[in-house]
Amino acid sequence: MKREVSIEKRKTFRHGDLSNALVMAGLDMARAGGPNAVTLREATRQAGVSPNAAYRHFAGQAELLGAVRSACLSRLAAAIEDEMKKCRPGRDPQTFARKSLRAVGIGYLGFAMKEPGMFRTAFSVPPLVQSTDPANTAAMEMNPFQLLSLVLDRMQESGLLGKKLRQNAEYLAWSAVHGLALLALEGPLHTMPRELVLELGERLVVMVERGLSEL
Amino acid sequence: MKREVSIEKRKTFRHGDLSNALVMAGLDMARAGGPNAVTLREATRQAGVSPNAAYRHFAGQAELLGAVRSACLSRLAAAIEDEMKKCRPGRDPQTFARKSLRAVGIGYLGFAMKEPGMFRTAFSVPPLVQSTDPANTAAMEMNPFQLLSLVLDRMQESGLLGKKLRQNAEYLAWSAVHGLALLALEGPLHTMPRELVLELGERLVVMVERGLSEL
DNA sequence: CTCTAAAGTGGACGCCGTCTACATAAACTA
DNA sequence: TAGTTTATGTAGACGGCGTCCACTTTAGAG
Repeated sequence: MKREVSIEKRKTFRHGDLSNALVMAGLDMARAGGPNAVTLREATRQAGVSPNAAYRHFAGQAELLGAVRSACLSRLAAAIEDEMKKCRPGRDPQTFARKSLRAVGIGYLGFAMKEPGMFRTAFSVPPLVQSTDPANTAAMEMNPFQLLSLVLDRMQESGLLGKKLRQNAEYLAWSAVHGLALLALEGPLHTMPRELVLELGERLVVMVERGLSEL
Repeated sequence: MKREVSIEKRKTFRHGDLSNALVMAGLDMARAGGPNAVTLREATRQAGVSPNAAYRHFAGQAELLGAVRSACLSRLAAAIEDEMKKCRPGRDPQTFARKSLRAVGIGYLGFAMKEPGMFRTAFSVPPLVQSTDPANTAAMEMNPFQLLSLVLDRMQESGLLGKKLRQNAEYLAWSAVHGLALLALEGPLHTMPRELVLELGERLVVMVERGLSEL
C-alpha cells in the first residue's frame, strides 16, 4: 500500500515530485481517517522527506489539506457523473430530468457511504461554490455543484420547475443529501447500517424532487 | 467574560465544582471556536487548575468534549422549543401540524446561525439518537430529535401523513435542515449572508413539508 | 565553470493529550 | 480526638503536532 518513493530511500537529494507525493499521501490519510488525519508530518514521512520540506510546496498544513480536499471533491464529482451516465435521455424529457436529479443525489450519497473519509474531507474546509478551478473538476470538467445545476436546468426546461422555483434550488436539493450524508457519517446516525441509509436516500431524493416541483 | 473562579485564585486546595467549571469553560470555547477549540488544557487553565486535575473528572479530552456537546444539544433543544411555542393550536389541526413542523426547522436553523460554534460542537461527535439521557434535554425534557418526532406525529394524526410515509420521516426532514446548516457553517456556503441562509431555510422547510406529505 | 536560487535538513519552540508518581485535605472511623 | 482512608489537585515527563530560523545541497542558467 505504501508508495514506492516511501519504501526505497530515494537516492537523489531532490525528490522530484514532492508536492504531488504529499497530496497523494494526504489522500491516503483522508481516506482512512478523514480531515483530522491529514497531518503534515505524516505526509512528509510517507514521502521519505523531512517535515520542513513540505514548506517549500505549501504554506502550511492548511494549504496541504486544501489540496487534498480538492482531490477529494474531484473524485466525488466523478462518482456523480458515473451515476448520471446510467440514465440516458429517453422520449420523455421530464422523466429524464427527474431521473437525472435523482442520479445526482444517489451518486452523492453513494460516494459518501463508500468513501466516508474522502467525503468528509471534501467538505471539511470551505471551498468556494462558484470555483472553476480545474483541480476541482472531473472528466466532464464539472464539480458536484455544477452537475446539480445542470440537472435542475433540465427540470426547468422540461417544465417541471418554474423560473421562480428554479432560483437557488441547488441549495435546497444539496442541503437534503448533504445532511443525510453527514448525519450518517459523523452525526447521530453513524451507527445506522449503510444499506438503510441508502434506502433513506432513495426516499429523500423523491422528497426533494416532489418538494421542489410542486407549486 | 471570564468566570469568577478563573479570575481570583481560589484559596482552597479543592475547587469544589471543577467538573462543572470545566464544562462551562468548554462551552465558552465551543461557542467561540467550535469543537476543535475545546481543549482540555485551556479548560483547566480557565478553571485555575493544573491540566491533570481534569482527569479526576473526565477520562480524557474526548469525554470532556462529550459533556460539552451534551450541553450544546440541550441549548439547541431549548431554541427549538422557543420557536415551537410561537405557534399555538388553532381550529385546524392540519395547519397547526404544518406550522409546528416548520417551527422545528426554523428553530433548528436559527440556532445554527446564531450559535454556530455550539451547533457545530453539538454534532461534532456522534451521540445516539434514542438517548433519553436527561443531560440531553431542555425544559420540556426532549432532545431535538424527539421534538421533531412530536411534530411529525401531529402531521400523521391530522391526516397529512400516511402510516407508511410517517416511518423514519424524522431522518428525511432532519437531513434537509441539518444539511443547510452545515453547508452554511462549515461548508461551501460559509460566505453566504445569514439572512439569505434563513430565507433559503424558509423555502427548505416548505419543500420538506410538501415533499413529505404529497403521495 | 561559476553562482544563484530552489529544494531539503536539523534543531528548537510552544502547543496539545496523557502517563506515573507524589502531595494535600476532607471525611470517616475508632 | 487522633489516625487512616480516599478523593482531589500538583509536578514532571513523554511523544506528536505545526511552525520558525539557520544551514546545506544541488540543478541549472550565465
